Amino acid sequence: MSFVKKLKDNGYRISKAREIICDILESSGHSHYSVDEIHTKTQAIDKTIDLTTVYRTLELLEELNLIEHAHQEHGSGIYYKKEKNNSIHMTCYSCNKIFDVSNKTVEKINNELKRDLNFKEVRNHFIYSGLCNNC
Amino acid sequence: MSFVKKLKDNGYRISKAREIICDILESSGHSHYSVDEIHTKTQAIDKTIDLTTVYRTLELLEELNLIEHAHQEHGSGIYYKKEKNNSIHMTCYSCNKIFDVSNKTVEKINNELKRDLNFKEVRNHFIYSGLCNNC
DNA sequence: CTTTTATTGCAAGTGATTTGCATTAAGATA
DNA sequence: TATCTTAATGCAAATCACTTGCAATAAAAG
Repeated sequence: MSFVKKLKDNGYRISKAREIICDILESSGHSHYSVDEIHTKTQAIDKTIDLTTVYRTLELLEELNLIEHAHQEHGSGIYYKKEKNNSIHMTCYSCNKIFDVSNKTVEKINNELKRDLNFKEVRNHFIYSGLCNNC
Repeated sequence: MSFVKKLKDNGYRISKAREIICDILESSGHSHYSVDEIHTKTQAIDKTIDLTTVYRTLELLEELNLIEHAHQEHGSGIYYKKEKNNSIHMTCYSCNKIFDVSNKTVEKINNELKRDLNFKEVRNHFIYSGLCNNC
């Protein structure tokens, strides 16, 4: 279901800002954007859209399970489309690229953590850091 | 080697503040303290020690590989003595307790991550969140 | 076309940490 | 032990990534 449709179905109004932000995220492929990056992209289309509105819209889309966010150790959070599985990301501290950990590995890791400490559920809203193969 | 000895060996001066903070951390067992908690403990001994000094001392002890820190999704960072392995922590979002993931599991997870994305090194300065067995 | 009220932009606030700088005090040297 | 050198500290202000309050604006229901 399209982001805008989901907003409508949940009784939210469709403003210009929401349309633009939904569009940016829906057409993002597998990219991860910081709030500032998304804000810059909205500014290219409509200069009046405020950073606050971007934050609020991202929060809303996350509540509706359309997107997710994760925190980096240094700097700001990133947002991206939600996939079926929880996702884990890893960034290279040398080249700063962000990589997606495969679903299979994510599942293994979550199971290991659950088993080790007897947890019922595991969440990870953080981005690992490390050194990638090319650096 | 004691924290104070390591500081001396590296040419750092031993102030009252450093002595106190070292002492708190060395006698911390497996506890994880926030900067504010450490600051409160120093205040009980010497009211003049500033929060800034606590931050600076923790940074120094981390550079010397005596302690480590990790970030929580909400709120402040925590500090704890460095063990042989990297450590992974998990906090329960219901009871807020912090748990240590076993060395074996940490190693498994790091290996999975390295293998999956061909990374040479993996760092994790974050605290997973989840729901523990008693909640 | 009104009316209602959700949504927005702007300004100010917050929490955790960091920085600048003059003052103080380790510890080396006389 | 007194003096000197410069590292370490306390305090105030700055910073960074958000978050909140509120009056103005604009969706969309009637």
